[in-house]
Amino acid sequence: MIRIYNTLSREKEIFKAITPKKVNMYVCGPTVYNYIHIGNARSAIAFDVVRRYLEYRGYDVKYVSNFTDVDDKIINRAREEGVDEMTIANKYATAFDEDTLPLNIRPASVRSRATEVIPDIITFVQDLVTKGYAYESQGDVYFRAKKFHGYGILAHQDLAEMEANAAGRLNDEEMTRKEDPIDFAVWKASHSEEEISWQSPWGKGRPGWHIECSVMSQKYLANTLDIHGGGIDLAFPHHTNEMAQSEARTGQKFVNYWMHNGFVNVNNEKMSKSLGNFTTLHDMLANYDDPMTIRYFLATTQYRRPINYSSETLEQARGALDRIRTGYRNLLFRMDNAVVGSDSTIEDEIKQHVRDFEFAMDDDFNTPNALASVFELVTLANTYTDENEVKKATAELLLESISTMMGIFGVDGLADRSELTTEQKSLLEARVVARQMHNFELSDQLRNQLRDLGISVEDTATGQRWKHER
RNA sequence: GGUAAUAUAGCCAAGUGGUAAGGCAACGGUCUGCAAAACCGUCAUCGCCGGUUCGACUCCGGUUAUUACCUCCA
Repeated sequence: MIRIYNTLSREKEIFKAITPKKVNMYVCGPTVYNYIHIGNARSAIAFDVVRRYLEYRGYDVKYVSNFTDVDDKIINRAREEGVDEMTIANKYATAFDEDTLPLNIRPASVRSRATEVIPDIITFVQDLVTKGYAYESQGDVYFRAKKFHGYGILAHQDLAEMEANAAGRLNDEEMTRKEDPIDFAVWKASHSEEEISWQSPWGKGRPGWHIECSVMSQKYLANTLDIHGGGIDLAFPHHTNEMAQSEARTGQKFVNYWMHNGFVNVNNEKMSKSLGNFTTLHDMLANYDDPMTIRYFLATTQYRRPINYSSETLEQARGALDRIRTGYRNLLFRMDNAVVGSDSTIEDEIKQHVRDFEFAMDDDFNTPNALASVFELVTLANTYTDENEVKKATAELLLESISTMMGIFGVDGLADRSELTTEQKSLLEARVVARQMHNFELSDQLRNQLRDLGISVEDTATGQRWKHER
C-alpha cells in the first residue's frame, strides 16, 4: 500500500490508480531558454524515482512531460542572440537530453513541445470560450478565474487577497484588458512581426504558459491523471491555472494526486540569478567527475524537503555513496571463490531489509529511511565478506538487492567495470610475486607506482584487490 | 500583511505518546608486514516558554528564528 502526500488535501493519501496496475503521470518540464539548473534536475530526479519505484511495485507507468518552447523568456533570449526562437529552444532541449543522461534520468514516455500541439491548444481555448470560461480581449484570451469554482484551492490561496495583490501589480492597460485582475491569459496576441506566432480565431498569437500542460496531459494521457508533479512553486499559479482550465473544459477531476518537490538551496540561500548562485547542471557536470554522486545527493533527500547544496554536502554524499560502492565491490570480489549453496539466516535478514526498504518507500517515497535499509545491507555484505566461506546464491542475492534498491534511486555502476592497461596489469602481477616472496619494499614501491597510475591496491585475506581511484 | 513549511548531535538526515534510525566526520579498539577496506565500540534528550498526560521530543497554546509562495522561478 503506497501513500502519497497530496498537495491539494495536505495529507498523505492511500494511492489508488484509476486503472489497476497502470499509472498516468505528468510532470512539468523546463522552459528551454537556458541550461537547466540543479533545481530542475532535482525535480526531474524526484519524479524519476517515483516512476522507478512505481514500476518496481508492478505498475505500468506512462510518464509524460513537456518542453516549454514558446514563451517570453525564449523570445527575449532569441532577440538577444539575434537568432530565431526555435534555434534557442532546440539548443537547450538537446542540452537537456545530454545533461540528464549522465544523471541517469530516464527519458519520458512522451516528451512533447508546446509548439507541437498548437492546433490542440487552439481547440482547447475555443472550447473554453464557448463554455463561457474564457473571453477574447484585444487579441488576448483570458480565463475567468472566478467563474471556476474553487479557484486557488490547490495553493490554498484566498481569492479576495489574490485579487487585491494582482490589482496592485497590474498596470492600467492590463487592467482594461482583463475583466478581473486575477484572470490569466490562455492565448496571447502577437505584438511584433518578428516574434513567433500562429494564426488563430483571435488573430496572430501564441499560447499562454499554462495551457500547454492542460492540453498535453489530456492528449497523451487522459482527462483525469493519477499523478501530476512539479516544483512546489508551480502550485501557484501554474498548476492552479492548469486545474481550472482542464476541469472547466472536461467537467471532470483533473488530478488525483498532486505532488510537489521542494527546492534546492545553495549555501542556504534560494538559488536565483540575482544572488549569483545559479548553478546549471551543465556546468556542474563539466566540473565534477562523479555524476552518480550528484544523482545520489539529489535523490536521497525526501522529495518534499529542501536540499541545501554546497561543496561540503556534496562531499558528504560522495563519502556515503563510496561506502555503498565499497561494500558492493567487497562482496563482488569474494564471488570468485564463493561456494555453491546458500545461507538461509543471512537470506532472511536480506529479505527483512528489503521489506523495510519497501515500507519506507511506500510511505510517500521516504528515501532517507529507505536508504538506511540499504546501509543495513551494506553492513551485512561487509560482515558476510569477512566470513571464511561465502555461499554463491546468498552473495548474489545480496548484490542483487543492493543494486536493485540503488537502481530505484537511479544510482547505477556500483561495480568498477573499467579495464586495466597492460602496464597496470603487469605491475599488479609483479606485486603479487613480490608479496609471495615477502619482498615488502618492492611491493610497497609497486603500490605507489600503481597509485600514481590511478589504481589503489588493497591486500585482503583472499588476495590482492585493486580499484580505480577517482 | 496573508498562506504554508521547517527548527533533532560538528555536518547531513529519519522517527515515535513510554525515555532518539541511518550516513559523513571524529575518537578508541580488532585485523594487517605496513597500509587500505572492513568489523566492534564511543559520540544528542530533540529552538524557547507554558499546558494536557502516569509519562512528550512526539498532542495543544504561545514565542523566537529560518525559508517558501501570494501571476509566468523546479
